[in-house]
Amino acid sequence: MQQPPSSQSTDSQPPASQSTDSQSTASQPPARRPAAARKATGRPPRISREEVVRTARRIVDEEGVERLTMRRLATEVGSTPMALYHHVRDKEELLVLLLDDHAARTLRPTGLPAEPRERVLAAAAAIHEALAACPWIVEVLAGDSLLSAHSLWFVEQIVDGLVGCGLTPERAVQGYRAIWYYTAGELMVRATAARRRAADDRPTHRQQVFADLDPERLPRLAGLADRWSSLTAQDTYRDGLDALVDGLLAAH
Amino acid sequence: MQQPPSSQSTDSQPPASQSTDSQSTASQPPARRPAAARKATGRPPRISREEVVRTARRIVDEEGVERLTMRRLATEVGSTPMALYHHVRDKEELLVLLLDDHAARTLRPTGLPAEPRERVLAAAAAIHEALAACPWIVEVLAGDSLLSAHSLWFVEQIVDGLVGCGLTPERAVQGYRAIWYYTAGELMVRATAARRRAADDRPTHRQQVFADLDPERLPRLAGLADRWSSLTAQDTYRDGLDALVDGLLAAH
DNA sequence: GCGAGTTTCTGTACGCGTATAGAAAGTAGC
DNA sequence: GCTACTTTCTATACGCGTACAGAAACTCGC
Repeated sequence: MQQPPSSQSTDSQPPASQSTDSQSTASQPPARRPAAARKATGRPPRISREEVVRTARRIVDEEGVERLTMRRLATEVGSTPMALYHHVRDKEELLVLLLDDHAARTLRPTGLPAEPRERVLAAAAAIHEALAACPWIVEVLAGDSLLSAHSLWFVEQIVDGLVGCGLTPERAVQGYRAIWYYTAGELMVRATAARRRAADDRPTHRQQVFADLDPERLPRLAGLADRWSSLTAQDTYRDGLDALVDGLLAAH
Repeated sequence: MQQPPSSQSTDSQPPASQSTDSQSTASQPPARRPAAARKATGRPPRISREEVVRTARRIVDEEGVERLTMRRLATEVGSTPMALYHHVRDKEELLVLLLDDHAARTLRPTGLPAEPRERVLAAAAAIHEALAACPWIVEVLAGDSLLSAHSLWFVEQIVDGLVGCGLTPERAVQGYRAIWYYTAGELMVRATAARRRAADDRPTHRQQVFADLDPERLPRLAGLADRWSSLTAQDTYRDGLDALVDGLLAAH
């Protein structure tokens, strides 16, 4: 019956918006609203969602996402692990909030070209660049295809740019989704590969596979075996994006 | 110093190949090699990697991947949790083995078209279809861009098809990677969305976002808000793939 | 037969995310 | 002040993956 009250359904939450903008409207009891508002009922909170997210960001920035645990975060804000769960639904929601927060302070909605096709490319590249900066997104970006309120403007630019190139709105949405799949896949694969590399020696499992290739059955791969590592190390996101957008537009 | 001995570096492992082909060369002591081979040293194993993988597959098939735990698997094979770690490095490797196993019995390397472009599309679609069937890949496919030995033949077909369309081998590899990013991203996003939907009510966080769109700032998205759900529910993998391959080939 | 060496298996323990139960700390009606 | 009600926080516990320390079971050289 009882369910965690945060950010669910029709929460009438007058004072604090859902955004995680930092220095504004800290929700301490001292500074109250002057007039008319009903006093809050229930035990007054000792920690706020905003404080939780801010502390989590600090931990991630300083020591990496793998050091962010609910227990650690709890002691850091001077509370107990389970108390956090009244401010975030679970750890994944916390990560989504962190990602949104990062996007908000990284994505600058300025300077996009006016020409539609270039605007699509620039907007996609901006999202890609912003997310590539934090390598822990992997566990999150599998989520909703539009990640957060703060990146919606770029989604708008992509859809609008595709429409500006002559696509119907439906095809434009479809095109946006293709671009997002490509972008998310690239980020995920690269981030995971990097994590594996950092984890320890692990011979990548690829060298093993390439070592015993059968040149009879797989001539192309066998011929490329020695160059494969260097080829896949290159950053070809932009080239693939160009090709994808070209293909999407060519379907008139 | 001591490290888990399985599948690492230069393991001289004469009898059993690394493949997980099921009914062959079970590694019981009874049936020994007839001649010349030195007897195995050390305590004889009571369980085999192949048995572990087979049992894991049964659990996943019968009850879903979320019920596959190392402890459960251990009791199921009549052993203890830590004993498993002498046959698989960790749970992730076990999942990779399961995925490879699934690919091996799903991917049929027959009936691909001869015409290069069609072959690229068919091979990519085959991989996509095989992986879409098991929704738990998400936790795995983030890994190496070529997933397993058993899917290499399809990778070969894609690269060879791209070369057949006039691309240089380097561009063909780059094209394959773009196709893989797109495919992996699509699978990941869809699988995660499905998992979230199954998990519980969760209003998808999208309805919330779309509810308070600012039509001034985001006119396209606001205009599409009511249709967004149905548009993103469609399966447009193939359309996007077509576009991507078109774009890759158009770059001559 | 017996120690040395090697491999496999068992037992125990840690830290993790979080479910559940209930205590604590406020307001509202009386 | 007292009782209800609501919200927030605390305590305890579960199952998870797996690190670590040794015991067990075999072969080999003597």
